[in-house]
Amino acid sequence: MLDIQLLRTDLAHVARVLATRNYIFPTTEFSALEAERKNLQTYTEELQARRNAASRQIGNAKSRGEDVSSILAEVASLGDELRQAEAQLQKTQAALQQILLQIPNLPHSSVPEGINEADNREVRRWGTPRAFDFMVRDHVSIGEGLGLLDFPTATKLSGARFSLMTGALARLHRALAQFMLDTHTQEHGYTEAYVPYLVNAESLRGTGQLPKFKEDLFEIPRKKAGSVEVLSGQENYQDALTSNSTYQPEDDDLYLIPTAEVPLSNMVRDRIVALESLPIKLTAHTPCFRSEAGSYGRDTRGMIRQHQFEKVELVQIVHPQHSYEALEELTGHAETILQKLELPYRVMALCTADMGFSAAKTYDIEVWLPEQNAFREISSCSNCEAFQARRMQARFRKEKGKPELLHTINGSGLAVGRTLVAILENFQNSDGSVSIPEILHPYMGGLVRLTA
RNA sequence: GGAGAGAUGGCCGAGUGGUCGAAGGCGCUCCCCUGCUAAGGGAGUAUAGGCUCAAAAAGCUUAUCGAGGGUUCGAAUCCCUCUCUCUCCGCCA
Repeated sequence: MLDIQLLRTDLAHVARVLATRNYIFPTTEFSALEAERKNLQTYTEELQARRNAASRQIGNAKSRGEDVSSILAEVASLGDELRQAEAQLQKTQAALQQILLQIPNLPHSSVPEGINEADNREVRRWGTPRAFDFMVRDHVSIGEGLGLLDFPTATKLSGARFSLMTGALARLHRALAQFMLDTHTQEHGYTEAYVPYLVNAESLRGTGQLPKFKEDLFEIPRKKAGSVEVLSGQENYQDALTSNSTYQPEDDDLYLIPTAEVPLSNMVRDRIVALESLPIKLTAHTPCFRSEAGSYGRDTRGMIRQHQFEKVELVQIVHPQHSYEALEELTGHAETILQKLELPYRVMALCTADMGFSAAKTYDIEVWLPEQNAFREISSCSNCEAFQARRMQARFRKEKGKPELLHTINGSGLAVGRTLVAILENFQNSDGSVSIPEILHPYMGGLVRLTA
């Protein structure tokens, strides 16, 4: 969420900058609503002040045993007027908030301007893709050849975009996650966290997935009040009819996390943290669930794009002055994993049009996949500045003055499934076996090679 | 799932319709006193928003006592709904 003060004072500029993200700011609508809000709020608060003053008078008079009927008559008409004003103000503010929640973050000045992913800028490159003297195969062919990867059965169990691994491949998958976690906790100073995989709507609003990207999430409805079950009981039925509650079932639903960024970042939601506790560096290994709505036909083969995948996430919650250093650092932490695994990659600075909703700046790390003869995204590291913190009301207490919004940085360190894909493809041998990167040997009980 | 208790400021805790953003204590900050890592005295100590203002400062003002709604001139206090926490029983990895 952007600072509404900024929109009030410099709307044209904000609209211009957001246009580079392919976002059309509803300028007219916003201005109209904002003007309305100002009028309504001034008016409403004036009425409230009058009511409060009168009520105080009544209290005083009564305590002195005086007659209050004249004051009562004075405020008699106030009630309806006030109620109406309050309702209208609330409606206007809700509309304004709805707009505000859907505006993407402002790109940082260092972000290259562009119209699509072709305008992303390569920042650096590490490693040299290996030269093969045989026909390289993709991970599906390799995995199935080893008898350790089974998509047909995964499809039988669940459907498209799920995978099933067995034996040493399943173990390698687990080993990767362990290795990543160990590296980040022991060498990079992150605190490991075990987090819920189901989160509420408020958490998703905090990090920016809701309300705009609901269709990308798996939602778990809760069976409860308001449903047919409750209405069947006579007593409850009466209750439901007479209840003044504005209870909304969808607000109560839980969602499967699309990334551990959601629970990790939301740890500081509605909190004012001590200055000394910064930076907060958190990591977690979790499954991630994505509906992949709108990506039909893309990456249908293999385990590149799945409804369920594992990821080791890195999150930093930092002082605003240090967030760009933190972004560089965190990106480096993710790169370390690829370096230790000896996987060639490049780092891309995403252009304005290709960045995610909450990001002010994003580096994508892309790993080399020989069969695709291309670099593919394996990590995405973003500085969200105060965008998420403002939604979450995540602040820190300064030496002096008001609490200030934190900055949040997150990145994958790394996507486990895609790392596994990269290992299968980069470390494949002509006989169909796959060598295991040296750093993983201890995690594999000394196994150095996947064989059929 | 059944029965009961509860949710107040950084923490503890008072407050059952009126001057309460909230007594008191603890903690913290500043000052004073004290020649010694103690004790005492004083002051301060929530958050968000709006308006006036070029801005700052300042002033005025609104909201918030788990959340939402209601009753009332007036709600931390009364009523309704929900959420969460705790205790006992049941079930369960």
